[in-house]
Amino acid sequence: MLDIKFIRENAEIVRKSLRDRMGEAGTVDELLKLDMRHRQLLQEVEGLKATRNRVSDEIGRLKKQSEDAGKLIDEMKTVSQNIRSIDAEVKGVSQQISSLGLIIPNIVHSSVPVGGGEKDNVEIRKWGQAPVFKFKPLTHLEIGETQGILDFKVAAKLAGSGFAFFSGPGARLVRAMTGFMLDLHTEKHGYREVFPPFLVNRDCMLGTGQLPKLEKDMYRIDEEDLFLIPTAEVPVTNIHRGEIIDGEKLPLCYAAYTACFRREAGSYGKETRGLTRVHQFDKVELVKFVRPETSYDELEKLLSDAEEVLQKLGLHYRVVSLCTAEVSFAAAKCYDIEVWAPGEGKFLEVSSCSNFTDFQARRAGIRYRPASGARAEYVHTLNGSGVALPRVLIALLETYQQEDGSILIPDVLRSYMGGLETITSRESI
RNA sequence: GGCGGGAUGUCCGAGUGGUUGAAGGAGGCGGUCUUGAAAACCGUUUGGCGGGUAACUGCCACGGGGGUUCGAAUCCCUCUCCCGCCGCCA
Repeated sequence: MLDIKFIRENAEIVRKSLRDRMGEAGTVDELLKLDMRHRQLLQEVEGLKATRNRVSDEIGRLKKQSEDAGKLIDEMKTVSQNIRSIDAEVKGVSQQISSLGLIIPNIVHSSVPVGGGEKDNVEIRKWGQAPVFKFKPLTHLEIGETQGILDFKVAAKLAGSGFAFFSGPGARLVRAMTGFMLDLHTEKHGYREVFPPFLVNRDCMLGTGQLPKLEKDMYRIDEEDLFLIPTAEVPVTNIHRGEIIDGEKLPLCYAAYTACFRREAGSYGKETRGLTRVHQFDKVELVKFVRPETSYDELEKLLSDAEEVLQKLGLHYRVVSLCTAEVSFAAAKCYDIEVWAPGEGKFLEVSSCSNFTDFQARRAGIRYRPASGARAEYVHTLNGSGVALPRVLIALLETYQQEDGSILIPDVLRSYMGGLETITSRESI
């Protein structure tokens, strides 16, 4: 959510940002019209309320002195009637304002490349090299099947298409990866580990900006109006919803492992085969609450924290700065990390690191006091995957496959795998 | 799931229809005192939204929403959360 005052005073900046995002700028003017109407009505009704307050005091005084206040009470009945009807109008208008306000995306940062689609994203850097094979590398689907560590038939039997089922060393690999990533971020990068609920209420979803726009993309428990989290960003950012944080405590950095749930309605075809796009996946998420003036530096740090996961795993990847049309709704700037999957022969997105500036903070009411006694201000929030599991597993299996079909385990994971150095089909079920 | 109790400012806590935006305390900030600190004392300290160049000023907010009333922190309804007891259960 943007500050209505900011929109009022900088309408052109907001319009430009919307156009750069390849969106409609008309909502801004609609919003401004409503805002003006809203303020008119406020002035009118507040004048009436001032009268009512004054006269009600007078009535109280008269009654105390056992004098007759009947006439004043009658007058105030009418005034109250008017107040009620104007208040109803105010409520209507301000509801329109907030629902419009909720669908206007964050303003993109000036460093974000302007562009209309994926092709306009700008590659920032590449790390490592694509592995070279003396044989034709298999895809993770083939590897998973021959090694008996990944079984989509069982998954489909249990839950339907778009789910994964890991087995034996495959399942252990999932556990190893989450442990490895959490340890790296907590022990080396200084994040505090948290383990939140996987279901959250509607307020959380509004706070981080998933609602109202993406309601159909999420799994919802009707009975309680709870949502399965699409990312740990939602519960973790909402930890401090409605709070004023002591400025001394910033930055607050959290790392969380959670399962993530996405309906992915409408995506079919080869994108949905294998682990590339599944309804449930595991992810370690990094979330930061920072002082506004530091947020872009913190974004770079967050990005490099996430990159280090891939570096330690020895996986080839690149970092991309998303263009204006691709930066997500709540973000002002976003980097994607894409890992190379040799079997697929392409880069796969495994992390999005975003600066949301004060956009989520304003929605969720997350403020801090810059100094004691100072006025509370909105924090900046950031988050990034550190990283998402399934696609990293794709890259891992495809990168470390050997000619005999076995899979070498990267050094950093071996202690998490009980010392196992290779996965071979002997291990399969 | 059933019954009972509760939710007040940064925190604790008083307040059951009319100067209570809110006593009192703690904490924070400023000051007096002190070589310095502590203690003591004095003062100050909620947020949001409007209007005004400004000084200043209006409205709203006592968990959320709705209602009664000339007037609600205070009465009624409803929801959420917390605590206790019973039931159920990994």
